[in-house]
Amino acid sequence: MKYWQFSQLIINWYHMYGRKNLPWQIKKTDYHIWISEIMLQQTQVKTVIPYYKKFISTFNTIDKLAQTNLDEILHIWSGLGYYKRAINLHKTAKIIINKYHGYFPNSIIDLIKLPGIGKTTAGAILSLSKNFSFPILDGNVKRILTRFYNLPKNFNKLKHYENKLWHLINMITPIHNANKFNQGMMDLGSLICQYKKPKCHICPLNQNCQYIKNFNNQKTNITKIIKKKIFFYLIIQYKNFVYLERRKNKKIWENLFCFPEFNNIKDINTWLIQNEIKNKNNEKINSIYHQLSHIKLKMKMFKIIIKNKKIFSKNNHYIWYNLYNPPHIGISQPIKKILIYLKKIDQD
DNA sequence: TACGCGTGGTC
DNA sequence: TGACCAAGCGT
Repeated sequence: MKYWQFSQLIINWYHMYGRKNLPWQIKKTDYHIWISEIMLQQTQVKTVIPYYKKFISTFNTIDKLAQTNLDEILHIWSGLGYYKRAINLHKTAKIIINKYHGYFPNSIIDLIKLPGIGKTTAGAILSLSKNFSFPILDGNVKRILTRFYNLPKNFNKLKHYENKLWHLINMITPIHNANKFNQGMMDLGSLICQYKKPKCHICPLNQNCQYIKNFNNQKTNITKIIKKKIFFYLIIQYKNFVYLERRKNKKIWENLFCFPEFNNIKDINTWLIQNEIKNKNNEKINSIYHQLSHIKLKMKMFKIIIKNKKIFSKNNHYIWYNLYNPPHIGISQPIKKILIYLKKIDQD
């Protein structure tokens, strides 16, 4: 099949069955498309929708986003994961305001230089909001191409494989209606050519698609090793407040707020001594578990009630978090779980 | 360049 | 029910 026939089939299909009413398809400005594309990275549409709506209603312009405190952004982002995206969002908003007068550049070279924007997101901004002819190579497109051309996944030369896909999609993407084509590919990938049980019988490409089910099912059974990790959290409560610190120089959840975190009980005791807190009035709390993709987290908690708010001089980035009137800061999902639990036992 | 980054959905 | 995936990017 010729490339133009491929793209025409997709565009025709899009007119009939494509999604046209997603929240970010109402006003397709570069700002709206950008926010949605960043949120949708490695995240499902269904998950994104409520976050997107809240985000846009809070930061209705890029100007407002650029002027906002990072904690406000992380507050809205809390629970969505990959928090670096929110931090890069803030950085890029400032660059767009200061360097580009509030609008995204039309040059893909310039777009890719912006924090958090790679080839795919840049292509999405240019095609979906401006209707320029640029390809997108996201998970949906990769899956369709891999099946259609029956490309073997060569794990040893992953880069080569990626380059091949970029080349193909570059050839297939039409000059006109690239917006409809790109949207159609993503819709087809998620609605028809999905990972499990693709609906080949209603796929517009099924006459020429080389996808064969069970081609030896070479699923290299790579059993992922799930590591187990234990974090010890020190919970210092004063009336309705608990003490949280901003995570700095951490690999995960950087800039979000968290209880003081330790590797063992001994380090907690050392910390308490250093900060002249008497280790009494401590309460036994059940451990809480949290599953990450590659780590099983066990969170052991050590709770201390204090009668006077103290300032722990070592860390400037701290906050007394009111359980009944939470401040606007970023909180990871496991810490959110703990906070909910603390509120519950506080009320009991 | 391969790996780390979060969370929820799906079976 | 644990394994795998979801509109990728930065390092």
